[in-house]
Amino acid sequence: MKKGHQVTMKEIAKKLGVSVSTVSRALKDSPELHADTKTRIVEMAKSMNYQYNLLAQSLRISRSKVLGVIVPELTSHFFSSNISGIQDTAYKRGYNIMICQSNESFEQEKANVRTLVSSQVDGLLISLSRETKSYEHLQELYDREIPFIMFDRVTEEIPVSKVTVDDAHGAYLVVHHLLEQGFKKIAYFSGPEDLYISKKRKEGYLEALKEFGIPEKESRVYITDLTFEMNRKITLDMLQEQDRPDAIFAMIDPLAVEVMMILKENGVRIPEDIALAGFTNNPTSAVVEPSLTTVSQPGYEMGQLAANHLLDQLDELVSDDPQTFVLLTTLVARNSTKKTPKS
Amino acid sequence: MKKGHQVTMKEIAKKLGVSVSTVSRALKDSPELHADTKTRIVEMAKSMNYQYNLLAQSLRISRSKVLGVIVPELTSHFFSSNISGIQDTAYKRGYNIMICQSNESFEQEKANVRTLVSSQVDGLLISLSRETKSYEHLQELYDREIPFIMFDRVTEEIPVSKVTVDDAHGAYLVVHHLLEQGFKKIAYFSGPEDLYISKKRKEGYLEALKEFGIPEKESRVYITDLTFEMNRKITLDMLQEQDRPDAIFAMIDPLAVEVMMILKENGVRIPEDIALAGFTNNPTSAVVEPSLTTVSQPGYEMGQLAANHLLDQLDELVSDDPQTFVLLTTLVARNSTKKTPKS
DNA sequence: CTGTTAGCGCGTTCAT
DNA sequence: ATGAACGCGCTAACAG
Repeated sequence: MKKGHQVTMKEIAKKLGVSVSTVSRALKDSPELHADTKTRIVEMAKSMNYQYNLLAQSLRISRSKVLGVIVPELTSHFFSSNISGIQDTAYKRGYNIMICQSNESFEQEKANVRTLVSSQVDGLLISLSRETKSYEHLQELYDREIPFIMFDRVTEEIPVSKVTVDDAHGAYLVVHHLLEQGFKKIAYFSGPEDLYISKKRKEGYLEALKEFGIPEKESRVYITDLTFEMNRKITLDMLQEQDRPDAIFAMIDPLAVEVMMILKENGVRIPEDIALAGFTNNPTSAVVEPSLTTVSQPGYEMGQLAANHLLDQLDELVSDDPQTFVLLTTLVARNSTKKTPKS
Repeated sequence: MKKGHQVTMKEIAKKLGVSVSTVSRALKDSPELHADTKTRIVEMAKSMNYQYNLLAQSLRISRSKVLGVIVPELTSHFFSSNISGIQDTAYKRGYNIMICQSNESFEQEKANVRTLVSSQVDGLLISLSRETKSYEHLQELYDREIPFIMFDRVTEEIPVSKVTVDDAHGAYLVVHHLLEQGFKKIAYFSGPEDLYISKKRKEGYLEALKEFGIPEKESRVYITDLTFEMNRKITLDMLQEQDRPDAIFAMIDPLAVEVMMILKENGVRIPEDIALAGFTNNPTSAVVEPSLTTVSQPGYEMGQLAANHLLDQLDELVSDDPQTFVLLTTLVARNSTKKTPKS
């Protein structure tokens, strides 16, 4: 399909017998212009359906007014909330966003960085893939002074601003809640150990245990790669144990929901036999039976904050010193952790 | 933050004492070039961290290699699946995507179209907002020969390609299933009547009824504006009826899930007292209790198809004649519509 | 083999 | 009050 020709200032100028710069001035309402010519030009532009060419503008001023966004996946509710916050904020401040998904692949993430930089985005908002364990691509951005910040899936290796939630505290909250309800043997179902959130949430888990006098060596950590098969395996294995846990804190809601299904299949009552809690507060968690206790992460607000901070840096409203924003998480106590009278 | 300076061909040229065009030729591996100069240039480019400027390229060739995408909202699972399909496809074919959300607002949608056009996107993929009832903004795109196609939320007023699912057939499938299970008095909980999908799904509903000998005048259609309050109201009103329905087909899953909650609160057993089905197959629907019968829409595939078709048009691999693609939906029968032995 | 010229659409000089 | 010239980064056409 041949793209329909776009009217340019040049054509308007020609039609009216004026110069291009006059048209330019008229269109941006410059004061030093005869009112007549101005109206003539503006009207002609309207009648010719003239549309400003942002690309040319970008080239001229070396600023594209576009932010690049890289997320591991677009379909997770949490990331799409982030993006929604970023998009709304960027839009309000006159920016567009270009979106890539790494699909949790390191190579893809590097490629995404390249194409966004090539596209001359003014800054990037990045949430790292699960595979990302080395950071040369980010270091390069840093060295080349291309503004970017990280959100949610961050690394401390690069000194740029970050926006995260208080993972450790959130985990602490939920485990504390379990202990307070009277559960004693709390398991932590963790994702891969090298994941930032796996570590952080474990910290909170251990801290809550400690507060209730349970030493780390009595902690019960189960590791899964988050595949369905392995989730199932660790759950069933756990059920076989002699001294099995009476409560499970699963690192993320989708894991918790899978565990819930498996427990129910096996006739385990929740919370009577085993209590269960997650993290993220996905929409799903409110509607499962029993409703799932979890920790609410403000995804949309994270996106807003991240975008606003990056734009503030770009507009030099704040200094470039890296800042770390930690958003509060809140406990959402539901039925899956309700202590029943007896037991 | 001042953006770090990007190295240009000009600088490489200067440093090496050659002309810019020579650099250009070397970098795109032109054959008519002395091997030596080529290597010298390529190496210098690498050492200087040269990065190609896509923006300049775009201006030159009047093609940005960017697709614009407008969706009503980013956080719905269905739309984020669409976007995921679009993004993956575009990326594979060397395009980036710029995303806007209309937030279901007509004004916002018009504004989105403007900014994307201004940004010189090569084409647009649009899913209409709920509010959109007039189509001048699309007509203008059409008149100006800016390639675009519509997906999911489409209108037949504009002769461009469209990608939809077979709404009527999907509704037919699920209502047919209900009737086959032995339910007799099937209600249709519909969104606003002027919505395309409200109409289409009603068609399928009526067709299934007809097939089982139920005339249209005995149909039971309840209209809601999809707010929580109104959903609640129509559900409670329905429960008061003398001759109340024994099954409900809700236009979309989120509505179905809300209705499920309300029914359960009121002691109505599902499916024993009233069966319930939805449409979309959101992740949530699989995990509610009872699991929700619904119709599966291939969101990711829709995105892929839409993007591929638009790019095919842009690359002139297919003609510009508008085509309508209708993707198949499939019934996902679950427990919420299981006919119990007795009753 | 390589350099010069010109132009993509725009806006900012600097003239007039 | 308006026009001409220049440059943003890049490449195709034309010269040599």
